[in-house]
Amino acid sequence: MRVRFAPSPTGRFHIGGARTALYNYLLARQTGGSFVLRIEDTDQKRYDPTAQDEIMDSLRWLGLDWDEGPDIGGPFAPYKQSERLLIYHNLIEELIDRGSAYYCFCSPERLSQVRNEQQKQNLSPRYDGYCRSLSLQDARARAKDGESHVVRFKTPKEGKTTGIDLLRDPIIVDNINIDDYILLKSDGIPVYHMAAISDDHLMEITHVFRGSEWLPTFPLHVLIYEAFEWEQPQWIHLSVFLNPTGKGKLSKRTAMDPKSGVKSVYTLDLKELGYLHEAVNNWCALMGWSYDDHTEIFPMEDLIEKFSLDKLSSSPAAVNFSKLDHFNGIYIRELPSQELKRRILPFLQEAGYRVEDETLESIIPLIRERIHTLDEAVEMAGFFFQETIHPDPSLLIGKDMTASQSAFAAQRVYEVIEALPSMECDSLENELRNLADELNLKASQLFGILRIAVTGQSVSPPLIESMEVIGKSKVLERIQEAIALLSAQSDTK
RNA sequence: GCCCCCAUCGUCUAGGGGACCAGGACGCGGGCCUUUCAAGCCCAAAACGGGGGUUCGAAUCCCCCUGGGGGCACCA
Repeated sequence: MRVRFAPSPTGRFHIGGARTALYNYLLARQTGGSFVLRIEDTDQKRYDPTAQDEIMDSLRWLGLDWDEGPDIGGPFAPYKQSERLLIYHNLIEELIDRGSAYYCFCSPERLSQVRNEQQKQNLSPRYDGYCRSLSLQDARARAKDGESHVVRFKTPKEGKTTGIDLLRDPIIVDNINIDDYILLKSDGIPVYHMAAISDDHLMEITHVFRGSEWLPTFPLHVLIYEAFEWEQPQWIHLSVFLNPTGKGKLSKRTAMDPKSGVKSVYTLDLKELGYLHEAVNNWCALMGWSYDDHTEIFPMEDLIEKFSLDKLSSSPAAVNFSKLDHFNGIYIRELPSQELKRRILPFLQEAGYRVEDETLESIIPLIRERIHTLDEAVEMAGFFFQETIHPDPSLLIGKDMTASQSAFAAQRVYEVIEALPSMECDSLENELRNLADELNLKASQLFGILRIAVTGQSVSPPLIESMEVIGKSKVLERIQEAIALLSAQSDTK
C-alpha cells in the first residue's frame, strides 16, 4: 500500500490537513506500506516560501514521519511538482496525441466575456469549445510560434462518468456537465488536475485521501485516468471540518471570535497553546472516524492498529475544542513525569522564570491533574518561581473574619512554622490543623488566608505540599508580608 | 442559476430491518469527596429534520421535500 499527503505550500498548515495526513500515515503504518509527502507547488501566485517548512514542522510535531519526500528523496523523486515540469509536459503531449486534450488560444478576456454571458442566461459557466476542433497541425504550429496558449482536456460530450469513492455510493455524472478543464496553464505549469493525477499514478499511489472539495471534479479525474488507460487508485474523499456550531466551513475567521471556542485552526499554534500532539492526533482521528460505541482514547499505537477505512464517516464534522481540552487533560495525566516536565519547561521559560530542575520535578505531581493545557502551568505554578508575590490585600482576610483576626492567625502560623524542624508536609499539616482548632477556626478559614499569603492565588495547587516545595524561609517571608498587608487594613467588618 | 455531497442529543459519534421507549463521549446541571481548584466517582436533562412508500416490523432500504455543506478560475 502506498499513500501520499500532498499539500500546497500556500499558507499555514491547518488541522484539516493534519487529519488527512494522519489517516494516510495510519494506513501506511498499519499495512507496512509507504507514506509519501509530496509538495504541490504549481500555483506560483499563491506560493508561500515558508509554507513547506511549516508543513514539515507540523507533521514532525505530530509524529507523522514520511518515508519519501522532498527533503529525504525516494524512488520516485523529485517530490516537488515544480521540479517535475518535464514529466507533465510529456504526459500532456501524450494526451494530445491520444486525442484527449487540445491547444486553446483563447484570451482570458474572451473567456471571462463568455462566462459573463453564460451567467446572464443562467447557464453554468463553461468553456464554449471555441478551440476544441482546431486542427492539431495548425494548433501545434501556432504554439510553436510562441502564441500564448493553454492545453485543455477534451471531455467527451456524451455519456456518463462514474467515480467510485470508498465512503459513498458511486458518483455518476453526465459528461455534458464536465467542463473542458485547463490542464496546462499558459506559463507552462500544469494545474492540480493534471499534476496530482499524474503523480499519483507515477508514484504508484494505491489510496488517495483528499478533501471533499474535490468531489465536483472527481469525474474529470476519472476521465483523465481513462484517457491514459491508467488504473485508478482507491479514492477516499474526506468531509470538511465545520465551525463549532456546525454551520459553515471551519475558517480562521471563526478562530478570531473568542465565543467560538476555536483557539486556532493552525496545527503549530496548537503546540504553542499547550496542546500535546498525542491529544491533537486523538482528537483529529475521531472527527470522521470511530472504532466502536465507547472507546475514545487512542494513543498512536492503538490508532495504527485499529484504524480502518470502513469506519470512516462521510458527513462533515464540527470541531469542538472543549473535547480537545478533555483529551489533552487525559494525556497530560498519563504522561510520565519526566516527559511532562520536559514539555512544561519551555512554557515556564517563555514566561521568564528561572526553573530549577528539582523544583519543577516536585511541582509536577501538584499540578498535573489541574492543568488542561501545558501553558496553564504558568498561571498555576508561577508563584513557585517568583521572587516575590503581590497578593490582593482584601483577599488575605479570612472568610467571616476581620483583618486583625486574620493578621493574628497569620502571626500564629508564622510562629508555628518557624518553630518547626522541617517543612515535611504531614507534620506541617498536623500542626496547622491543630492551630486552627486552637484559634477556633475552620481549617478552610486558616488555609484560605495562608493560600493567598503563600501563593497569591485563591486557586492553587494543594497548599501544604506547595509550602513544602517553596521552603521554609520563603514561606515565612511571604507570611510576614501578608501580616503587614493585613495590619495595614482597618476592620470594616 | 447549475452540478455534487451530507443528514441520530448543542457537539463528536455507536447503530447495517426486530437485540433501541436509541448506546458512549465532550459540554451543561446536580451530588459525593475535599484546605481552593482540579482529578475521580455517581445522578440527571438532551437526538433519529419532515412527508410518503417497501415490510409483519424502519434510526436502519427507496422516493420527495427541507436543511446544511462543497464546487462552478490559466487556485488547490
